[in-house]
Amino acid sequence: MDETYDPARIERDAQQYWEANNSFHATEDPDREKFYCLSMFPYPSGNLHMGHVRNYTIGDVIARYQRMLGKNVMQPMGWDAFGLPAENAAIERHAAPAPWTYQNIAHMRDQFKRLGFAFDWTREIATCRSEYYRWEQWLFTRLHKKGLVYRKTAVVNWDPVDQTVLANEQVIDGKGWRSGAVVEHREIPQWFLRITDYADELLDGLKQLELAWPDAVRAMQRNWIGRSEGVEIVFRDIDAGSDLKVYTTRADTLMGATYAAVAAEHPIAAEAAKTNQALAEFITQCKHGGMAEAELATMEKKGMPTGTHVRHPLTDEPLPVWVANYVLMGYGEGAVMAVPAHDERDFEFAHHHRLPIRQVLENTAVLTSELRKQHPRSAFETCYFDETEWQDWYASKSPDEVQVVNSGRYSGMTPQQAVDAIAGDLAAKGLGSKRVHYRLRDWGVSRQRYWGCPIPMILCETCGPVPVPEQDLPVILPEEVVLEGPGSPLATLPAFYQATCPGCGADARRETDTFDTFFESSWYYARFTCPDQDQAMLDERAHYWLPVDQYIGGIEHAILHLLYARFFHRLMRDEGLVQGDEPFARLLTQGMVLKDGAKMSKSKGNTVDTQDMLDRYGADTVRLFVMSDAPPDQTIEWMDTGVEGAHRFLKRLWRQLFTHLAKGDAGAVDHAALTRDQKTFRRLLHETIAKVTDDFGRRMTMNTALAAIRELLNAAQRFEDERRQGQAVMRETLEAVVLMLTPVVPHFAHAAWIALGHEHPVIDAQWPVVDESALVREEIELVVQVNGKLRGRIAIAADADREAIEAAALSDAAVERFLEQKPVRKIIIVPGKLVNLVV
RNA sequence: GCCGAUGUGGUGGAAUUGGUAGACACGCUGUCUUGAGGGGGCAGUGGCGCAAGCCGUGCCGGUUCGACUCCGGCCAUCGGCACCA
Repeated sequence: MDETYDPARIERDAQQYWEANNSFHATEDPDREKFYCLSMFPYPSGNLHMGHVRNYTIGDVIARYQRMLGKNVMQPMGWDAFGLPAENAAIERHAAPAPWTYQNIAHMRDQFKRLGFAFDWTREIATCRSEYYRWEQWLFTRLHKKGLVYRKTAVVNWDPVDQTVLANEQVIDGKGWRSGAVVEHREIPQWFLRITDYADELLDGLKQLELAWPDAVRAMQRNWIGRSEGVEIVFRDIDAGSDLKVYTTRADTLMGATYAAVAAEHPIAAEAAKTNQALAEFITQCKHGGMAEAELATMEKKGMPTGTHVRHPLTDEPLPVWVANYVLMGYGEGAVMAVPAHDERDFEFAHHHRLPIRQVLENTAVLTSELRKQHPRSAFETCYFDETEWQDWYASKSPDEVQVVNSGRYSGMTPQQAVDAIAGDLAAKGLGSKRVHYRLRDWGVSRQRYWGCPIPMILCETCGPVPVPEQDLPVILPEEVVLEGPGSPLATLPAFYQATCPGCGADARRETDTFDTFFESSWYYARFTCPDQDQAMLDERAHYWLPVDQYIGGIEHAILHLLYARFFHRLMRDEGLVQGDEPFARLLTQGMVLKDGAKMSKSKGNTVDTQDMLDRYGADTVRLFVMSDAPPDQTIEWMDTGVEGAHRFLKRLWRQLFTHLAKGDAGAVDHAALTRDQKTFRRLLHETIAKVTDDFGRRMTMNTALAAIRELLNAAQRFEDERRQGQAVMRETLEAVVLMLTPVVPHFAHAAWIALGHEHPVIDAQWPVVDESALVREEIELVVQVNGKLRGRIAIAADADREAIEAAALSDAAVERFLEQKPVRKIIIVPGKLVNLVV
């Protein structure tokens, strides 16, 4: 063993050994417990940044730990290779995206290897290869047959910079998630997947992920799916237009409806606008107004009457229909019944346009004291409500006993009773029924981009859209193209778009749109189980490996990727390709890596160059630092001094090992011959093994595991015992420390294990086992409290009975001073921990 | 507005089931080693106090022998959703 720690050489040697021995190649073995550990695969942008390093280190630590427990561990890696940056880079260089992507993959693969991750590279996948994407094309055509795919012209989110359609999930604050450009609304024919058919199942499935997935992620998905139970109500037309359908979750307030409002895009609005110039202008204005969603929410409530009326379904009273900018076409029926007394938005609108306000619930009127300040009393004088009602309204204080009022036969009911009664009455009249609504929309998967998987459809003038037949798959994306500007070159490439209709044989046009790249990342985890299968999407190996036992990735994928993958898993399940409902049994969302309090980014100039760190300190130091600082799911601050500290620790440990080994061979521990001090130290060792095991396995708090190891080593440095048994215990300790550090600093451990004289590599070693007998104490220390405050400590036999403990506590000199002869009222003993004397 | 987190020394954080608050590190101070730089060793490091001791986990209250931990009510920060009827 060298005297000084030389990470460059140590790491090269270890990596060469792993490579030469295929150490991480996993094969199915039904006799062993499997463990599929997966970190979210990266987009091959060109370089690994510190966020990547942290993500993959966490995954690698878990994978290596599980392997040491004896499990059959599979940890694959691949590339989410389609996507816009490749196109943008290609436009800049007047070259094709494919070679740029393959170069980046090669470079990043080298960086991964340099970091020593235990990936099974024989399973490597790049989603831009037809061997991969052909199977999603195949699945798409199967889904088309089942009616789970459809094409429709829809108002879409159009990103004017990236020249493509975005899914709702990809629009953030009215801007494109990647380009940041303000999104426009356009009408374009597009392909959709019926994710809404699975809305209930995706929602219910979240329950079984409790404890296994972070609360935050489950809550975000729940909100995104946005299930609501309500009633669909028909308001009959009076003025020879058409009936108005609305959706409401508050049917109990139906008797308080004083007008109806429709979205600007609603057919009734369009019809009325034909004969109303002012209304037509208002509608145009609404459609082109500031489209940022955040602005919409705070925008002034504007509206105009359509001049038409509908009939209240229970009272037949005529209600005016307004066009209002606060009604969304995309939710429910694009129309609402307005109950100004019990809905803030309706109230604001009614107040502004002097529409009637009618209270029908006691104690829950929206007019809180806060709103009352904003709307002085005079504002209501034109409204339908009298002095008494108004006073009752304001006087009501307790919101827990709500009942329906001013509502005929429904008065006196609770809101829930009223919902049921009103829904029943409406159903009897054929004017309404209970209905469940979702916020979730069907997934639009068409992208007008080149660097993606071609959508395997042919558009025929007579037959309509026809799927490409199975024997003609895959539809291969031509890789040798030159991109001159935004927009897809496929649409101007006859060799690609010219096709024959599989139905009638006529000339037809191939679909030139490509899939949203979330399509590829929705099922890659399954393909990793059998990446070489060229006859089917998946085979029986998927049944062995799935589900993924531990998935690790960024919280930014809480909704998009993780929801799509859960959806795809069910689609594949229903095709008989996989078993089980959920793809990822356990999820860990790792926190960001910050520098100077902000997320690292090139624009802020606060990035840390991964390559530079690896060259200066080595992979083990970087890995150790990112695992030491905080629990994996918390954000960490990159500190140069912290990295120095991690490096110093490894150097010190190396020296400790060297010094110990220089003393020569240490024999085995002879338990009977241990002195009291040796036993005490050895107990600390086994307590540490127990804690580290729990931290790595159950708690996943590697930071506290590493702290415990450091504590043990600090104690080991103080434990200077040159006797034979002292050296034996020291040897046992250092071996256990090396084993426990193996998942985090595998190269260091590899070299240290050889130096400790082992023939077999540490990668195949077993995780250290706690020697229960070492944990036994003859004497323990108890804390003595007086009235809950720490006053002293007593040493006492571990098996001492209650009386002995009480006597010892009462007679302790430090404690006695605080008793001051006052009578002890009560003595509480927490076994093994403390004694509390209450005076 | 709704949902989900989080709040502890100068800093990152620890305290797992209600039982010794501040583990482990970073930084800082003193000191030793070295020709110097660097590196390393040792000691100290929540606040106030000479000390005994007192105070101390965002704020206010409660439960308890005992509260960072549980309950009620606030405040602040971060993240997500947001005119969802």
